[in-house]
Amino acid sequence: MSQTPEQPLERSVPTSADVARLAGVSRATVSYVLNNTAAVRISEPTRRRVREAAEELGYVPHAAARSLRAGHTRMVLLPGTHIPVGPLYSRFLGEFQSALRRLDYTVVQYGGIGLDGDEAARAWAELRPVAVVSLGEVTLTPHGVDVLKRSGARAVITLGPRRVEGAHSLVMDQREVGGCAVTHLIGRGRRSIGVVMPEEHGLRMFCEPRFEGARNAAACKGARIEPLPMAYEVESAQALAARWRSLRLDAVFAYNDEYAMLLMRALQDEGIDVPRESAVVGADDLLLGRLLRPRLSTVAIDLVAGRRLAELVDRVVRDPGSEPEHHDLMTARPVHRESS
Amino acid sequence: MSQTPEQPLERSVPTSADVARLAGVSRATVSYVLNNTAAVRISEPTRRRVREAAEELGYVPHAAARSLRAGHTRMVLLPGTHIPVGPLYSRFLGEFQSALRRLDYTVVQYGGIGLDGDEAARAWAELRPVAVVSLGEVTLTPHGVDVLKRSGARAVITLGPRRVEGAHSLVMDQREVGGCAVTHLIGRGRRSIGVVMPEEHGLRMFCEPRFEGARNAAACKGARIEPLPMAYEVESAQALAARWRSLRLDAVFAYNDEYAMLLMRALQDEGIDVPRESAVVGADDLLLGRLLRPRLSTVAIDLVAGRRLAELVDRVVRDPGSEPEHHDLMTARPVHRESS
DNA sequence: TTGAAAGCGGTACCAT
DNA sequence: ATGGTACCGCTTTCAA
Repeated sequence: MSQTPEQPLERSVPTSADVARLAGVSRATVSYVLNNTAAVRISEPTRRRVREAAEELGYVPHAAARSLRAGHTRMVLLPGTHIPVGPLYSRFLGEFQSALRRLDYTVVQYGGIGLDGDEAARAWAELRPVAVVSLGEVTLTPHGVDVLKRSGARAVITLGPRRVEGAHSLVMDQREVGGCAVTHLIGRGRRSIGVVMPEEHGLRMFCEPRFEGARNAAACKGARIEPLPMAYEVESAQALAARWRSLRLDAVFAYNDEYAMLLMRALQDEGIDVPRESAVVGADDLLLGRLLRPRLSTVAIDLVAGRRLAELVDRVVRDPGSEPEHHDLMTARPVHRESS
Repeated sequence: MSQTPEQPLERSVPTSADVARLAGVSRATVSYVLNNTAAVRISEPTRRRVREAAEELGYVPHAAARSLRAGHTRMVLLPGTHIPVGPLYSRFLGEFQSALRRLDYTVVQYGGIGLDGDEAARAWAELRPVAVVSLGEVTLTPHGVDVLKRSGARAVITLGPRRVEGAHSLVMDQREVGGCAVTHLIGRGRRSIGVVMPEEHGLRMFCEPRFEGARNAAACKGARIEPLPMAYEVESAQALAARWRSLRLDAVFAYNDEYAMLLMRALQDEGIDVPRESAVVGADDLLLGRLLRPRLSTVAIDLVAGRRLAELVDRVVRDPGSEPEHHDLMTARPVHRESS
């Protein structure tokens, strides 16, 4: 029932010149009116004519042309984060983006999957963002940072396991998580501690530092650490549980709560008493962990508020000369329940 | 220990003109060399000089200038999806994006939070994307679709609960999920069925259609349906469980597996036998549901492959004249375990 | 093989 | 109060 007459397929997109023509004014006037330029007075009748013309043509300004002319953008680039990293991190990211928008930035996620660090940096630089906040999916090198800065980025901020030369680094040290879990277990009298290493590819960035932290903490206190490869599948957990007693472990840090729940169920099915025979600790403090019996001990992770990170971005954009800062983004804290 | 001399803060970004100057050639030549333009022969020594000059200056082309000149982009806009919608949907999204990149599109996520449908469409149109794939966070109106098309978008595709006039709509009908769950419960002999309605704000888009589907299915078969508001918190589930017997329900569809796990635990703690006294069904077929006792019945959701959606985008971009299509994106299928 | 120049769509300075 | 116009960075036709 659509009445729309078939329109010529390549109807060209209206420009400010079209609006000017239709309103019978110059392009300059169109620009003044549509941007409410304060420095210039335009009569009310003219304003109306311009606005009506724009409306009628369905005029939408061309962002690329505008920023080309302006010589800068308000774009904050978030190299795409598509790691499924749990509700905590999602909430943080959401907060961060809203806060940036309130500060009048345009947030754009642009993935760099399949590119190495420096290629990705180049691709990002082509967009001339005013700031780049790299969340660690692609590792930025000092050279990459330099490329971005030379292309006009006033703030380059990395969130990741370690500092990056030249950038403001928000250190999110996953080692703390592993350290925290193992310290807790040792405090509960455990001495032979397994550490689950997820076999899923995308998790390496998280699980390796967690393991390293666990190893370091154990080394301090003379405990034994055993890496335990395991996939997020029932069968994999069962296979691990089946050889559990031969491993002679009295505790396990299971990478996170989901792996912990999976492994704990498999251990129980194998007749292994948790926590008596083996303690289990997860991480992330998921709600679901509290529903298990025994209730799952975990490592709670507190992230800085997204708003604070947005403010840092804004401050650095306004004053790029300020010394790079290196904050801790994250703190870890053991939560003792019943499984340890 | 950084040797970098303090550089002038506003060192201007190198342009192709700078490269040309340094290499002693014209800007045209620079363009030819750096783009490997086939239609023109440039001598090898010249090529080398140009490349070296570009390298030395850290030249990165300006994407906005390029697309302004070209008159079009290869940008596919994904209005930002930051609803934490579970691993299924994340995987689908990841697949989709990689597939688009393989087809040589630039995928950009650009949020429209806090804008209404038409404002958002305008904001997106400013970027002149060649395609927009709206994943339903912001509801596109027919007018919004028109704005996008008039600004040059060759494909406008919506994924959501219903078709949108003028766009290619991939219908992802959450009603199926509710219908599937309730039909399953009725088939198991249940007649008074509660439907959990999450109180979390961002979930309304999903839970309302699921409820509607449940209601319709129940109406067909003469079963009773009761909406049950509940937050994703232990206390909320406990409160609901405490008044459970007064509700006189013999089954509950708990929105998804997470809410189901939460509620099932609360019911059990209240001494209510699952499934004898009340059956419980979730949705999403999470791995964790299989670990509970009784094992959680659920509704498995199959999404179309991301690659297929990417191919649709590409096809529509190449031939925008083709009739809008309206596919089903999703199918739901009951998985009977022990809780129902 | 290379260069000169036009033009993409806006913005803002300088005239009028 | 408005118009003319130069310019942002890049590509591409045409001429040399």
